[in-house]
Amino acid sequence: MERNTRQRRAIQQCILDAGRPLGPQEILEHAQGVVPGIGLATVYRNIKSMLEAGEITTVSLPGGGDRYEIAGHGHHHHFHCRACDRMYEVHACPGDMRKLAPQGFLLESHELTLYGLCSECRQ
Amino acid sequence: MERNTRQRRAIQQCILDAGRPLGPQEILEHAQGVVPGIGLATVYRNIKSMLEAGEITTVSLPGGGDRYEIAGHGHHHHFHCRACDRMYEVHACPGDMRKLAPQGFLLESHELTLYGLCSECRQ
DNA sequence: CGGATAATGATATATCGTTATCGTTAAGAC
DNA sequence: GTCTTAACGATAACGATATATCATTATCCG
Repeated sequence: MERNTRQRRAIQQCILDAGRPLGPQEILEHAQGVVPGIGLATVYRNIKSMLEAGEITTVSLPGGGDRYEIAGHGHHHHFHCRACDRMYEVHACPGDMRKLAPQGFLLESHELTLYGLCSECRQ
Repeated sequence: MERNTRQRRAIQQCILDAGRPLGPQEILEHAQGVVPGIGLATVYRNIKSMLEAGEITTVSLPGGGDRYEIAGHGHHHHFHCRACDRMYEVHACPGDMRKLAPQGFLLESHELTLYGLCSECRQ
């Protein structure tokens, strides 16, 4: 039977509140504000079970570890701030990519990552 | 002084001939066809010095290790085949992304990755 | 050619994100 | 409250990639 622990609730709440993809370390730090003694293994364990349950999805950034966000936010892309390393959701898309794929290739999906400075780090 | 070794020439030629980003393991395998005894450490050493010399650039794929391609191919994107794991260059771009970035964010660059099957794997 | 030494190949070591182990804690059924 | 056991926290172990070490090889300058 699955138990509803303080740790699990804290982790779920973190990801919900963030509104952007979080990495395991980010989740740990935020969750420690709610459940001080929480450990990294617990974060990974809960990420794994939440992935299996379909509650969250994986977002992988070129050249780095995976991050996680609430599932069901529809098609969207991401903005990565080079200063604070945070990732933001971008709910816009250039549209149809079929004409970009090389001749004879089958295009199934695409991922767009914007890079720059977020409004906070810009100052 | 920098020496022009058979190994270094083989590695440079590999990346030139490929016309697409190659990973260290791919480079090793191709180079072994030219210089049979070549080792992985030599591949990494030469990648490093070619990066420092600006001859090649790094292409990182979401969720995986880095790949390398000849520098100076201008602005382009990539297509990743999920079957053979190869990466191809895409010399097309949806264009201006400034309107996609969130309000107040500074957009500096962008990366687009297309996913699907290449013409070979499609069959 | 001959010699100085940069570069190599084999392998050990480092790094980093993730998973497994295990004794302890606490959730939830009764 | 009591008991069962899922979940926890700390930490060791892991796998994959990248770098360091060192004896040996081969480049290339004179």
